[in-house]
Amino acid sequence: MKDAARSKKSELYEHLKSSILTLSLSPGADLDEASLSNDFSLSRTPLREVFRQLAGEGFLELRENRGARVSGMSYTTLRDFFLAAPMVYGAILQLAAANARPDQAEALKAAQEVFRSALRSGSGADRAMANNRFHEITGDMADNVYLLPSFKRLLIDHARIGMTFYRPQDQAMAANLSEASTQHDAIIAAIEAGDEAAAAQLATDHWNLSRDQIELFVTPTGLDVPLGSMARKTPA
Amino acid sequence: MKDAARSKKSELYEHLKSSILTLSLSPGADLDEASLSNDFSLSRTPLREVFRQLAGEGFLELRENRGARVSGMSYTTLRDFFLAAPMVYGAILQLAAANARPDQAEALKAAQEVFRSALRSGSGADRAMANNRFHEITGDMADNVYLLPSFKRLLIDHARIGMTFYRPQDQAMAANLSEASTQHDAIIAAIEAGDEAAAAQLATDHWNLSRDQIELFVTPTGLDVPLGSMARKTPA
DNA sequence: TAGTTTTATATTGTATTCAATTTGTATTTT
DNA sequence: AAAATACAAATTGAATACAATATAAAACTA
Repeated sequence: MKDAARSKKSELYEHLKSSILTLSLSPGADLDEASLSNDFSLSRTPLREVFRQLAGEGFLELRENRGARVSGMSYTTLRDFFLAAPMVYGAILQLAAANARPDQAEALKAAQEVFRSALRSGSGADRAMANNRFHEITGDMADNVYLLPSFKRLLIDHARIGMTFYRPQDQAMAANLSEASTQHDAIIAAIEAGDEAAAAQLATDHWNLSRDQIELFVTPTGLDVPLGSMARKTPA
Repeated sequence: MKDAARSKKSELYEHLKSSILTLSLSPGADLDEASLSNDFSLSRTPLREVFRQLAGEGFLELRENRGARVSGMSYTTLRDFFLAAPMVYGAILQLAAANARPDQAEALKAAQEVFRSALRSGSGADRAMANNRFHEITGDMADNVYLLPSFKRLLIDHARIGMTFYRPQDQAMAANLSEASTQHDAIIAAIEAGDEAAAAQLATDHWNLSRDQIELFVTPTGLDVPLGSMARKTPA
């Protein structure tokens, strides 16, 4: 009866976490204690503890007497994100290059394999989760309690932004993702070589690529229909 | 009955927070649910929720089936701290200078007044809490959800480090604190002027001052007793 | 009919009870 | 006497029951 109960709680935790990261639960969505309690056959007491934890990590927002909701994303979010991400991520990768242990490097390579296969045959959610896992490991490598909280908070919205600004059909975006995968490989190399400067530079490149992806989404190539062409279907 | 209950919870929260920041609860100390539940006449359920929240913010560490304890501080802590602090705090102050609203600037001035009077007539704990409050406000000003988690985590150990490495009797340390207060004034000025560069520079200066304080503590001026002097108490 | 007040329902917060895990102590065994 | 086991006490985790708050719906007033 011990593993069952423990796993019920961590199952709920993992379920909520991945649902939020993959936008299966949208930003701002309300969570219902009663129904979740039912679905996971878990009483409300431990359920609320999971809520508190997720709130502490930035997944949820708790409002007094008014239930939990998924952390929101507004426009200012994007700006704040790209303001903070290069700095924090640069620091994390630099520290990762300085401190990574061999077993962690192996874990990172394994995560990159999963990411690569998600690129080939996985869903958007698979890709987002695999990418998230990759970066989580770099956070473990950096091993700095003061930087990790912000880094983890960034990773949440990194996943959500990636899910939001992506059209699988788009050729340019596919190329963009492939480039991201290449950067992952370079990150692994820099970490294994202990090359801090290279790692920090790759961090900047990686976030710039994310920014480019958003641009591809926001400013699509215009439709190829000349002005006024609808009126004179058969040209004179 | 509503405010009473709500305040009981936030009372507990504030009590634990300040106890931890002022080292009234030492790093690594175990917390007893039962006795706290008694002291605050609050049942264990809401008490444990407070624990979870404090754990999420970095004050406590929760261990499965083994109770909560105050977040530990090891020697690697100091290194990690001074590695992360200048960067994060620099960013926070820069953003504070860019975004601060007038009412927030007023709040900051008020906090600085409290700090100043704590320097004159307050206990070490008073001083630490007032300094903490000052910096918390700069975090509010910066208003970036991605940086705040790390910043708040830094503030916890900023307070604890300050409490640890300080001898009130020491002249040099008193001068050091007075300098810190002067820097606070400069920070206020930079924020009100919207001078981002100056704010960022002040952040670096401020943390360097903290580092100097630790040096004063760790490397005290040697005792003024010549070798062998104890033997010949009355000089020839 | 629009707006306000009242009442009912649903949801959240807390207390209590019960179950499971850990830890310390005593007993047994070698 | 040292180690191992078994037992007992204490502590933590989860479920149920109860209380308070918020939301909605209905009734009422102007």
